[in-house]
Amino acid sequence: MSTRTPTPAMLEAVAGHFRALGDASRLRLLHAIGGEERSVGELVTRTGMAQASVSKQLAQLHATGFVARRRDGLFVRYRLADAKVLQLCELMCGRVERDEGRRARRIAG
Amino acid sequence: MSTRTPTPAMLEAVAGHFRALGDASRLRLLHAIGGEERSVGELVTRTGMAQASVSKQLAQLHATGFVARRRDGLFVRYRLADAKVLQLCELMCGRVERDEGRRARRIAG
DNA sequence: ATACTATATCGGCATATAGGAATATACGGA
DNA sequence: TCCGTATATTCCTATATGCCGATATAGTAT
Repeated sequence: MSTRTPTPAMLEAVAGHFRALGDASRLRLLHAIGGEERSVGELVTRTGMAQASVSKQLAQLHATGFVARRRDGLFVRYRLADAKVLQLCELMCGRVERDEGRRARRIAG
Repeated sequence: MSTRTPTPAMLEAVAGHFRALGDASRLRLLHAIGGEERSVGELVTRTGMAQASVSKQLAQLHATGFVARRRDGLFVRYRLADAKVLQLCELMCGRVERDEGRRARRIAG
């Protein structure tokens, strides 16, 4: 159960992975990809983000292993790397919803 | 299964929670807290970070609900808010280890 | 109230990162 | 080859964030 102190490199790597999910644009991209395979252009359309931004954020998600990509002629098709990506997002989403609920209840009494 | 598009506010909230885990110092603090209740001073000692930094990072972890705190006389005792905090970290840690392994294998052939 | 301790906050500085415009690269077709 | 399309990268600027020292605040005791 990892009682050992994690190495600084490991901590930085894990932190970097969390940071990769720590941006609303990237989360929107993950959601826009969903269970499908999507080209960059499709994601530009679906999110309304600029092409350069989409490409750059996808590069970061790819570098951290959250999405996989495949060249298809002129296109590059992105997909979620695996089901655990969604699992992470849903875990976090659940926390946020629970916290929001708690806050609301506190306000409403 | 949330097929609906998340609201921008929700995305930003979730992203903020990921960002809260997206820093090596904060991860070190979570690890230093572990299963115990720790005062700020103890965490300063255990991490070697400046007191101001420890206090500020703990404030962020508290604002995002990852740690809980309790006043105890002069001290403020922090603890992990719940077991799911570790679950998130371990999920991410597993991803990183798997990716590192993949990279190493690719290099080594 | 004063003095002391533990924690929180402020201010400055350095770095990281997001976003946009322009440019570069990759690929396919003629 | 040259052209057109799709994607990636570069450069720039604005903002966010981390760290630290100094200071403020909360709590306890005398």
